Amino acid sequence: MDQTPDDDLRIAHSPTTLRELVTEKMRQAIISGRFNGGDRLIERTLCDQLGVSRSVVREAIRYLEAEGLVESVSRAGPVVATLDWNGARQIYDIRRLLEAEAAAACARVADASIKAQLRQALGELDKAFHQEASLHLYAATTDFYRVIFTAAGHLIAWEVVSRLNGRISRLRALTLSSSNRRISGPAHMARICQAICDNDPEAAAQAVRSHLGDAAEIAQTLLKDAR
Amino acid sequence: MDQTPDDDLRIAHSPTTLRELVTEKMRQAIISGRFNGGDRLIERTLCDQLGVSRSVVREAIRYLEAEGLVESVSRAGPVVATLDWNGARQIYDIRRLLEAEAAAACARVADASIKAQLRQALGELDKAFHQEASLHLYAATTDFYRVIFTAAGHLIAWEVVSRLNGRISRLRALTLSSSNRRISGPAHMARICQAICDNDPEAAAQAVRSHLGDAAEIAQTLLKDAR
DNA sequence: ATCAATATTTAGGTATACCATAAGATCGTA
DNA sequence: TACGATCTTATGGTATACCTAAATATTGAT
Repeated sequence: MDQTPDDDLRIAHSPTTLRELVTEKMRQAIISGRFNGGDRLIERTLCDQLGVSRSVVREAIRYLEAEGLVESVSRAGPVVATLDWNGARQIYDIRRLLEAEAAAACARVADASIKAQLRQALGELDKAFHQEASLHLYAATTDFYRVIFTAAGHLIAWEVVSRLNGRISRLRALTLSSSNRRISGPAHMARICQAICDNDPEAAAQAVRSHLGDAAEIAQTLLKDAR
Repeated sequence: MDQTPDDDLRIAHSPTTLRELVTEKMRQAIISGRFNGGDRLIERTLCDQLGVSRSVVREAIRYLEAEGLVESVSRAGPVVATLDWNGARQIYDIRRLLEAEAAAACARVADASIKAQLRQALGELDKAFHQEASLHLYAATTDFYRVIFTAAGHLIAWEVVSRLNGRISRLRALTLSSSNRRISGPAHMARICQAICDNDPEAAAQAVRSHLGDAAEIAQTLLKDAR
């Protein structure tokens, strides 16, 4: 109330800086697989492609480097980070711990409003799955989890999980679509949603664990094929 | 073997870049409390103090921003991140999960060599505690956990925990020294070490949980006092 | 004396210029 | 022909210059 009372009258006035735009663009390029692991990120080339100066590109690279999406080898410049199965397995292990805990916490506090949000997210997810819209599926899955983490109040854990997800994004895109080995992805999610709507923390945690166990297994298979 | 065979003959030739040096220097300044939470980081001032150009400082800030040590508010520039109890609690929760899991995994695989490393780290920790050397204690505690995570093969989890630790560093320094409420810090560590040396995963995990529960409780008290 | 309008300063955002180094190409000699 | 030395170029590291916006101080008028 002590702030400016008419936030919605503000001029559009681009609150996002050019640097943030470029960071996001490069992050998407890496996550979406447009840049492959091991690709060199040549500054001047990126500058030309993006139409910005080196300062902007370099600062974006520094940010992505700290995120683990880019690695800078001394005197050779930055390259897109690669991930072997050992690293991917560790990330799935961490996600299992954090997501199970978040789902349990969410189940403990879930009220009608949260349950509604969750069901809606699940609906989107289902829709994307049947349309075989891979990108939409990815976003919907992310949204589903975002609802869970946010409702649980696990904001920092969500931050951590999002970061890690960026590093296994290509795997994730693959596992999401091919996830019909044991149970399809949405079926897993439905179980999680159901457990939370029943306010059953242990069942929610268990559902998450089994989903991630499946995903990790598929990822392992895919990674071994790819190499 | 396919590399240059005489690494030790190499010219000093500073393999670390100026930017990395500045990043580390600023990180230390924040972690050690020389910069307080909420302090503005004025680029040109930092340039003068560090004797480098703005490019270097800005890239370092971007890196620390991604690490969560610095926050950039739109149109006001970067400030040192602050942490309230809600954030700190979340970080302790995440640490509890990851460290308990790592300790259990370590207990499963610990052989004589790992046990020896752990005991040595514990010795250092004890020494620092009795010398009341706060900085040394901090480093020794970090080393102790590094041994555990490394032995468990949880390298990425260690990365995550280290990041998060940076964000609660001031709290951590305080809890370490004042940790003699229920059991002193080294006593907790000794229990963890013992459980791992007994190859008892569940006891190790439990010891970690009780240590962190204690630490979080102390932190909460301190944070409430400080505000 | 107070309020408002303008000038000044400060700081961040962006672009560019310069330098050093490492890898690759070219040319000369054995 | 093959090896080596030198030159070129591509690339990253570093410094600086310029612009815009916001905050603050200053000055003038009521």
